[in-house]
Amino acid sequence: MDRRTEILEAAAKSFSLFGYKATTMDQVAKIANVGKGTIYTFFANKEELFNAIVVGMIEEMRTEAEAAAIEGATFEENAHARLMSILKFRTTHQLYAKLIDEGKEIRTPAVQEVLVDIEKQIVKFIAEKIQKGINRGEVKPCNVEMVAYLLFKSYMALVVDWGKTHHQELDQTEIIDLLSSTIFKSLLI
Amino acid sequence: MDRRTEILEAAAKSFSLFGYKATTMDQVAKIANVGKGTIYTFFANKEELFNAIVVGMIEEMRTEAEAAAIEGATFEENAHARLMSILKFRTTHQLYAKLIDEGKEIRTPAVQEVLVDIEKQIVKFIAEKIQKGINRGEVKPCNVEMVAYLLFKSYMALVVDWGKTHHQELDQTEIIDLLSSTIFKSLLI
DNA sequence: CAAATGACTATAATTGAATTACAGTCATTT
DNA sequence: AAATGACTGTAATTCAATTATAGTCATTTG
Repeated sequence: MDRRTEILEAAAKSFSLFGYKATTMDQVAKIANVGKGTIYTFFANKEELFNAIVVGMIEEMRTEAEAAAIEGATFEENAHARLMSILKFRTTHQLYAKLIDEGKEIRTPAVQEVLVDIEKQIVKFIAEKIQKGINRGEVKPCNVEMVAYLLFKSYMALVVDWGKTHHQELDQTEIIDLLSSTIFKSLLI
Repeated sequence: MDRRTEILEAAAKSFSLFGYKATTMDQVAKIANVGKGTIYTFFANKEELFNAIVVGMIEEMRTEAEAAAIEGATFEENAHARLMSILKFRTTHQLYAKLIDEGKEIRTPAVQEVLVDIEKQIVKFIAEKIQKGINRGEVKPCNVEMVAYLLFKSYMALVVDWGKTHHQELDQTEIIDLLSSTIFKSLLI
């Protein structure tokens, strides 16, 4: 394995385990078995190394979301499957979970910026799928960006936020029923 | 004016101006022209005084939201008017705005708890209106609590959150159109 | 004598000086 | 030419000393 990859793997491991702030460049160098200076021949600074790791994670998330879709299923079924896959990734993936925690608790600016960017990418991903649906004639023309945003926020609200204040999570079926009869209903042709 | 009211007015003024943490009981006593001990004959501690102020504010917000509704207008029109009134209150009302800021920036626990409670009251208020709509036969029977929650979160997302990341706020008309064709459409009979 | 008061106390928050940790560099080594 | 790690300036952390403040209660007041 080349040095760049060794460094990336070491950084991913450390960021996942300790978060952004608590990861030191010395530690990454040690895990990667390279001198600290070597890291700086590949990445301008800590934040760029971090961004590279996050880009990789977003790709992973995208791949998983794509894999959640089923050939031949309806737009709604696949939209739901992909969104649930993303929300699962959000809490399951060690690095993502760590970053959410660090962003909230320690409020590391670099982490908060990255979290905003990840959400933007997710909404962009959803928007792409809606646009494809429109092109295929499965979805009505609409303000794609806005609908993607509303869809993501609605899933976040019902799947993630509800549990925080209600101490009894919503039933999957109830969520599907509600979103199916509201957003999806008006979205589909 | 009786001492209790003097204290409440002084506290409201101070909390609005400086927030919860930066308001001292000595200051409230001074503004109210009473001895500090007097405050404790009416309120067990700082937090109870604060809660009393917040209860008053919630009543104010409720009154304004009720006033935003128009006799004879449709359920949707009034729901929209009331929700927009609440969101306006959220940023316009000096105390509410201050608390949102303090909850985010200083993360005073008492303030964060109160903010959660206020949101719960708002959702409860919306739920009551939906229930009334059902009783009147204007709204389809549904999981009232869940729909109220989704409605509030959707308004928050499109009216408040969107602007934070997009630096170009959404048009009022676009928001109404989208929510009208999705949540409201499936909600109304 | 019942209500009001503010000096008082115990605890929490803040400050600032001293210490430590760390990102990034660069002269040296491989 | 690429890799390295000792080195440096700056930022973060500690911790002791100081200050601020919530809440009390013995005294005062009307």
